[in-house]
Amino acid sequence: MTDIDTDNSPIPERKRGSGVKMVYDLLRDEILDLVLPPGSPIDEVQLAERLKMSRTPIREALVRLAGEGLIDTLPNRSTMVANIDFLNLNPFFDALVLMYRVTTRLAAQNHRPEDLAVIRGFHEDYAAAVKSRDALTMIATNAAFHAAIAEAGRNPYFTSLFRRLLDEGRRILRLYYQSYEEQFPQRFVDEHAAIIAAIAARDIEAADRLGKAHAEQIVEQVQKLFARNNKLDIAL
Amino acid sequence: MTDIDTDNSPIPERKRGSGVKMVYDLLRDEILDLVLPPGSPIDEVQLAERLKMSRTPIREALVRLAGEGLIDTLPNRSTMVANIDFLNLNPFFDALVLMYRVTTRLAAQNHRPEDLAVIRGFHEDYAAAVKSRDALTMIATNAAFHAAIAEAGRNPYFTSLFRRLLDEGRRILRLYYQSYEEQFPQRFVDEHAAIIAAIAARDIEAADRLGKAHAEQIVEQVQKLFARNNKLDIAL
DNA sequence: TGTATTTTTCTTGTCGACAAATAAAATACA
DNA sequence: TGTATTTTATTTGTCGACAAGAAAAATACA
Repeated sequence: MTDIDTDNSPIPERKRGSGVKMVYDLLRDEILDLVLPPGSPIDEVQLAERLKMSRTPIREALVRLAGEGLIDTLPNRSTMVANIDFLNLNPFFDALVLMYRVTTRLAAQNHRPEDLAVIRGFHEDYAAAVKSRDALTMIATNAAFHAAIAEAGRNPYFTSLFRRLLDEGRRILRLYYQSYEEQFPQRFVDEHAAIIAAIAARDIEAADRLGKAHAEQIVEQVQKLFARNNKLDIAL
Repeated sequence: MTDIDTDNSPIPERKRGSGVKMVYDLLRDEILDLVLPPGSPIDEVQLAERLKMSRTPIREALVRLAGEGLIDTLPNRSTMVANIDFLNLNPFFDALVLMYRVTTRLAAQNHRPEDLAVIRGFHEDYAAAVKSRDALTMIATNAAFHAAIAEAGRNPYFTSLFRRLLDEGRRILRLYYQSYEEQFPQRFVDEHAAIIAAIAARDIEAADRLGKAHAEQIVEQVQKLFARNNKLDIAL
């Protein structure tokens, strides 16, 4: 309602065809970083004004986000950021652990030399984020690291499911990492290094084992954070 | 080009909001039944005329289909039915076998009584289709049967990936089942019955084993059909 | 005849407008 | 004051139109 941003539009013109992708990327980032928390209403008209474009490309971006489960659309009514079913994260954890295993295993089996460079790049980004205690970057680069491993596994079906799970993981982690956590990150840096080594050595069984262990570590940590937070919630 | 269907439109009016779903369902069916074979161009304007609606809801349906990998969209150019990578079906088979196992196992673990009724319903539909040697219905009900099992497993992440794989499977099977196959179907009816029994008994290990065996049977059959067909292709 | 350049045709991406569906507000009634 | 009904306002789903890009056709030139 307050008429801010009267004249600070650094995007006077846009290339044809870039509209949907721009909206999609923007909303996706804002959703995954919890700038738009679960349940937030999404107003097409407001977005159209903010981005200075018509509702058509915005709607198409919303359809895409809905297809990926990031937003929910009630027919003829509002559309809002998808909620997270905190009461039962088991299906999420089950799928996550399995995909960690499968993708790491396939990466050991099918990766090409150039894949390793990409993976190592994200590994270093993650390590840097841990060092500088930047939670948001940590979460994002961790997801990128594992997505890169999945790509190296060369199974698009697994990759796309895993990407979706990693996205959801970003939201969940973000929720519990407003402030940084002490021992969580460094251990993961080491585990990542071990996973890379197993993949590079094409040791499929080791990759599988490490992937599984890593996944279970993460799940355990999240559940721990969760239990603690639930107590806080009850305390309120 | 031939101007058929000049006046046989039994859909003079449509409910508001049903547009996209109608187009989505129609195109999805036509794609999965190979009425629109891989590579077919999809013309928005033509569709708009055929369905007597504007291009907007059609485009939104296309965005959704693209998200599920059923169509490919080249920016500023044509959009067409997604191709099938026949040269390397291994990623597909890998994902399919794993999802067969996982969903069957989870169904044994998590199903509720009402789920069994649904599953048995599709089982009977499939058996009936086999008896009447109706290939198209056979393929569709087989997919519905396994999708129902996945639903009973209650893991939406696995379910949605499996649905996508079953869809792709429908296209592949359809390609090689123009005419019916002799021994293929009946064996599968029996295997389906065994799977149902394992699920009903909540025998998780048996469900896993049967699901895996069933999946590998299917993969083997498809590969056999494939090898034979490749010879025919070469012979041409 | 074959290649390069311009013109035309076609398709897509985006826009502004309008009407249906719903929610919110206002009013009537008990 | 509390509930039911009408009125208003908001938001969504759909439409027809138009211009940007790309493909196809036509033309120029060697």
